[in-house]
Amino acid sequence: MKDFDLNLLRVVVALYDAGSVGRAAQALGMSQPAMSAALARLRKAFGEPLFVRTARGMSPTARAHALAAGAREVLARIADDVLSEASFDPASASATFTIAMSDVGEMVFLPKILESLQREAPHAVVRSVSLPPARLEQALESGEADLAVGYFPDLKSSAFFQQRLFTHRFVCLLRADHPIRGRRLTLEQFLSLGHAVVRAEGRSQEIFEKYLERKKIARRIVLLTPHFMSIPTIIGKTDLVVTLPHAIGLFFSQAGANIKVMEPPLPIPRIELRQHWHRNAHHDPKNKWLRRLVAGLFTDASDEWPYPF
DNA sequence: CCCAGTCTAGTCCAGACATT
DNA sequence: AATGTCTGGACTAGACTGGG
Repeated sequence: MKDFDLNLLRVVVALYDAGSVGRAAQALGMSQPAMSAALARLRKAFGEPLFVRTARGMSPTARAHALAAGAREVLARIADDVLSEASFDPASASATFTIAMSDVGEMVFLPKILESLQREAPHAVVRSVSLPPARLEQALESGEADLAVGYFPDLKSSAFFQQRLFTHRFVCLLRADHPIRGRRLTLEQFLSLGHAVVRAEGRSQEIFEKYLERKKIARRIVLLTPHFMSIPTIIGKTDLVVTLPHAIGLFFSQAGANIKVMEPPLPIPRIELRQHWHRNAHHDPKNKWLRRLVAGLFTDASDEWPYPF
């Protein structure tokens, strides 16, 4: 292998197909003597004639039959896998797109991504995964996950690229027939109410908690839960208030629960939602295509969640 | 780093050789 | 005799190598 000129594989295939040194030379764009010399090198390398002269041209020996078949396979593989410009055709690809999202992220992103993907890449499968930060880095690096979409403050190493999509705000939820009325809670009302606090996976809730800490605002916490699911029932049946990302608030209020959405009394920082990918995937056509799709779906301008206030 | 020498593979050309 | 293959010679270009 060390001394074998792999270009001679092309010579074998050309000779095999052409059945003539002259025509094989023509096919490869070289002179007939050069092809003859290449054949001589092949003969020396393999220690046998490979092609013998017959009435119908240069006839391959048994060894040459096997060699040509193997060489053809290798050359095709090189042409397809190594030299071809990588491309991604969404219309025909039966790819799996693995996207890391929190459960809130799923509510915000997944419906639009799925709708768009079904149109653009009808054979694609979407896999939503939820991973702890260390595992997520690893998954993005290995290609196990294509993209992380949402709030991922831990993905800040230089190995990752990120693109801001849009910002998301917090809202307060109370039961629909709560005595407190209006579109915005006052700070007094906010502080007088009992609070439900969701410490779910995903970290966007931290933004709100840290803001309160920084402002030294102490709430009266009545309930701590790791789940969003029970929130509509709890809020609908008690006088408690909960503060959570707008998308969930809107979903609960529209899902027929006894819930109303109010504006918080404080300028809570917004959640910066981004897409993150590993630099390994930066030039990957499939990944590029997905990123372009996501970036096109979620911009400040296209963030059309109707705010109720 | 530059330069000269070497090696390899290509060119063209001419001619020998094998097969039909 | 015609056709195609093979080989050798002269030459060139490019890559590589070793020495100053």
